[in-house]
Amino acid sequence: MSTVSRRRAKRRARPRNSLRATFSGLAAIAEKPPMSNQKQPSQQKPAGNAPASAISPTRAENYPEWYQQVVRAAELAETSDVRGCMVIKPWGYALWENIQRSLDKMFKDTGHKNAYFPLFIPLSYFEKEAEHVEGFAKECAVVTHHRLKPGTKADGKQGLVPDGELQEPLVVRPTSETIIGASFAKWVESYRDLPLLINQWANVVRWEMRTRLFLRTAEFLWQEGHTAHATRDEAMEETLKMLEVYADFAENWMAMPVIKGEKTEGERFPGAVNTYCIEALMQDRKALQAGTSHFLGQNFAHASDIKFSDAEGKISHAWTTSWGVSTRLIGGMIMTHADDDGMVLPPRLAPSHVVIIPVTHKPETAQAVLDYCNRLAADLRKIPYAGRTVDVEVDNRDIRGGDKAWQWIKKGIPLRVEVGPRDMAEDSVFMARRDRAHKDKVAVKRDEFVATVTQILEDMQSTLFARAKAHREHNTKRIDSRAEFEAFFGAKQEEDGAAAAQGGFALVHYAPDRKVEDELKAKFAVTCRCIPLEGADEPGSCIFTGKPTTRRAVFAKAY
RNA sequence: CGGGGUGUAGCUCAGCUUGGUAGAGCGCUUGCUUCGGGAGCAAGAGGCCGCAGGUUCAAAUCCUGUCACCCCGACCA
Repeated sequence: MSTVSRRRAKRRARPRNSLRATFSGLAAIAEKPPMSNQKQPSQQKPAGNAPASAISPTRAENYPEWYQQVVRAAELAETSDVRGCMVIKPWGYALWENIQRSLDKMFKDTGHKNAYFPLFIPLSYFEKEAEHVEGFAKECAVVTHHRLKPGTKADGKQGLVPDGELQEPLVVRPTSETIIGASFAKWVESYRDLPLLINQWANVVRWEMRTRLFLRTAEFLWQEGHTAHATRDEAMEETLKMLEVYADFAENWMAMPVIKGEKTEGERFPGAVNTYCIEALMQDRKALQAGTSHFLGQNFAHASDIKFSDAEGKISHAWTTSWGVSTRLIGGMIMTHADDDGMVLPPRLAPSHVVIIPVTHKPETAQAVLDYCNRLAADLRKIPYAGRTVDVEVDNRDIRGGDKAWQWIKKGIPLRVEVGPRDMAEDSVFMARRDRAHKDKVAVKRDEFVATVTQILEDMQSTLFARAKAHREHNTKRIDSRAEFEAFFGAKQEEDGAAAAQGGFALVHYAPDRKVEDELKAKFAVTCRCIPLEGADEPGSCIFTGKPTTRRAVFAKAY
C-alpha cells in the first residue's frame, strides 16, 4: 500500500482506539462479591485530578488492556524491541526467583537433581518422535548459520549477512525431550540407574504468532523436569506426583486455586500418552493452564533409545515423564489477584514484603525518622518467613509521599508502612495492607507490628486464596444440556468485536470426541480444559453426543 | 501465511488531504510555594518525523521501494 493511501485511510478510519470498548465480561468483576471485603471508598474522587483507580482502564472497562497496564505499572516487565520477546524487570524477575526457589525446594524434596542441557537441538534429534515434530514444527526458531559477513551489492543487503551455513540446522529448544533423551540414553544402562530424576531451569523459544507479556511470548523462562523409570506404574506415579507438587505450589504459594485434571486427546502434549494439568480460573472467567505433567510412555525412550537391562538381564525401554511450569505463572498471579489499583502479590512469593516510607519533609526530624525506619527494617529482616526472611524496602527516595505510596500500591507490595515524626514519638507505625482499600490504614505499635508481621502476611496469603476460590466457585456451573452450555458461553465474538461473555468453568458430562471439541472451539472458542481427577464418579450422558459417561469434564474459554 | 492498521521527543499522540524548515499532554531537569495519600507556578533539556531513493527552490507532508511493529484469523506453556 502506498504511503498516500495509507495516510488517507488513517484519516478516514478516525474513530480508532476504541480503548474504552466495554467488556461484556464485566459482570464477573462488577459483581465479584468476595473480591472486596473492605467497604469501598464510595468511588469519591481523591483530591486533585487523581483517577478513581490507579490502573486505567479498569478490569470492567477493558480486561486485556488492564492486564497490560498492570504489568507495566507494577514494573514487572515490558516489551522489548525484539519481536514477541519481553524484558523482565527487576521486580518481576525477583518474583520469578521466588517462584524458582520455592519450586526448586519442592523438586529437591521429591528427589530430583538439576542439570543443564543445550539450547540448540540438532534437527535430526527433533525428527525422531513423529507426533512431537508435528506438534512443534510450526513454531520453531532455526539456526542455519554460524557466522556473519559484511553484505555486498550481490546480496542486495547492507550491514552484516549470515554466512557459513551449518551442515545440520539447529532448532532453538521449544522443549527438551529429545536432547535430554539423548543424554538419558547414555546415562541409563541398568535398572540400577533408574529412576533418573532430572530438572532443568532454562529458557525456551516458541515462535508464537500472537504474544502477551508473561502469558505467551516467543522466549520464556521455565523449568522442565524429565524422568526415566523402569516401569509404567512408576512413571505414572511420578507424573501424578509432580502434578500434585504443582497444585500444591499454585494453591499454597501463589494463592491460586487450581483444578487438577487430565487433558483430552486434542489438548495433549505432542508425543505424550497422557497429559495432566492444573487449570485456574482468571478474574475475567477465562481459564489458564498453569502447569502440565506428561506421562510419555515409552514414546521418547524408543525415539532416543533409552534402554536398560532389568534384574533378569532382559533389555527394555524406559518409561519417561516430563513436566513444566513457566513464567506464565506470573501472568496467572496477575489475573488472579491484581485489582484496579495494580498488582496484588501473594506474600509468600512477593519480591519484598514491606515497604517503609519515612515521612521526612520536616528537615529537623528527617534524620531521626530515617534512623528509626532503618532500625525497624533491620529488626524485620531478621524474621523468618516462607522459607526466607521478611524482605523490607526502605523507600527514602526524594519524591512526593503520595507518588511513592501509589507506586508501591501498583507494584503490589503486601504491606506499606509510613513512619513520620508523630508515629516515632508514639513508637508506632501507620500500616496499610494491599488486600484492603488503599485508605484503610491503621496505627500499630512498632513492637506489635514486628511481632505480628508474619501473621499479617499469612492472613493476607489466605485471604487472597479464599477470594480467588470464592470467585472460582461463583463462576463454576454444572450444566446438563447443550442449550444451557451455549447460553453460558455465548457466541465466539460479539458483533462489535468485543469479547463475548466468558462464562467460567462449565462442568458437563462429556464423552471425549475430537469432532465435538473442534466444533466447540470454532463456534464458541471454548475448549475442554480437563477431566478432573478429583471428585466422585457420577454416571451421566454426554450433553453433545448422548454417550454414557462416568465423570464431568471442565469446559471454558482459555488463554 | 491470509485480512486490516501504524511508524513524528522517554511515553501517548497532533500536524500530512491543500509541501514553506517541529507541536501538545504526560514524563524528565532546575527554582519557588506546597507536602501524613496521586500538588501548583515558572523556567529548561530533549526529535537524521522508521529507512533508502525520487519529484521540487523547498518534503514529516507528494511519489517509488523497503524495513519494523500492532490488531484480527489459523497456532499456542
